[in-house]
Amino acid sequence: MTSVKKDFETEKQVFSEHIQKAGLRHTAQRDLILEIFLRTEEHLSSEDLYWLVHKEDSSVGHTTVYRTLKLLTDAGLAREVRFGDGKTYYEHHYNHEHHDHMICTECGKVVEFFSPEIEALQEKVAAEYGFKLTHHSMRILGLCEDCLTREKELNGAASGAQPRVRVKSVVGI
Amino acid sequence: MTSVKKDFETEKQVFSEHIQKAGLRHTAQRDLILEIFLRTEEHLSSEDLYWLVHKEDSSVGHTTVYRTLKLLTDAGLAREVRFGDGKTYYEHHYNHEHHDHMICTECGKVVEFFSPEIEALQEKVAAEYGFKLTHHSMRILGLCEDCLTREKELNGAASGAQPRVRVKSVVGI
DNA sequence: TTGATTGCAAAGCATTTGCATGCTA
DNA sequence: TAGCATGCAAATGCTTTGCAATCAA
Repeated sequence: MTSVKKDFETEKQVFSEHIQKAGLRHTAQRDLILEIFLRTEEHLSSEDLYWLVHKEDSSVGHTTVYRTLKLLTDAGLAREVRFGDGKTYYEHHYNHEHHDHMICTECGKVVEFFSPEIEALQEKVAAEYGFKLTHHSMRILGLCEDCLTREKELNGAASGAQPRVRVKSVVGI
Repeated sequence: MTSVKKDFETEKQVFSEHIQKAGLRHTAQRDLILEIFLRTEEHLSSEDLYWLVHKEDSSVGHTTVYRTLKLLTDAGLAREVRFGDGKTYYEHHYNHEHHDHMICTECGKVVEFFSPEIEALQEKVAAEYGFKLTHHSMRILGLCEDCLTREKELNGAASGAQPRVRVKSVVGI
């Protein structure tokens, strides 16, 4: 926080504390996985992160990355996210503002957004039904500006791009 | 629409038309599956519907139910929904108002709701980012009134109920 | 008769787990 | 040294597909 260079000292501290509190152990693998996770801003699947880690230490296995991501989630450093392609992704969670996602169904682009008005209305709706809201998940699916433009140019011609998210009448994907 | 008894004539008509337009065929299995789907108000997985169908005709297989649900979705009669337990559920879609879901993470109760204000705000957010909104999915997760009460009574004692939805820091499940 | 439909079995795919070995505290 | 962590391989759970037999049009 005091330097421009991101050394993620705070996050590493949080991780250490979580490990201590839970009676777990520090390992080189966990450190490396955390480091690479923090360095990478995109949404990562366990598989994605595995390959990034693999580049730096090919002895680390899928399972360890998978289990470490769960651990990071427990520690409050990561958050699981799903975009509808059947995989689980992880994003940074510590000191990150709550936000929702807008996903382009054509190119898979993910935009994070936050709307205080929507948040307030969700609380209101929950209260109306006697629910105590603990979490919510909202995704807006559509076409991003670029894909919209491209679609107009092609004007109906089949695009070669493989959509990341298949959407018909699907909700909650 | 003209009688109190629900014979689902309109829905069956829609299905027939879809089948004809697509060059598909009428079968006894499809009729039975549609009939039972329409009769059942709850959210059904392919597996759930299979068992209901099985009770009336044990010769119908999983695959047919699975494929017929896809077909009903294509025909606009059903909509896929996911609640976060890894399964795909289906709900009635024809002549049903768009709605979102509020899910109790303790007992799995699902409440459908609709908020025009939230809908409008979603459009607004999408427009801000240059997105053309095609679908959205919003789920509010929390504790329903009953579970909230029960939790207070037990006051921290472990409840025996198996939560249908495991939620920690999960979004988009 | 033609070609869509069915249902079994098996394949896919991502996630999760059992277990022997390795390593931290 | 005790017991948590690792990584391989295999199991799981749900979804999807190949294929031969069946059936609608």
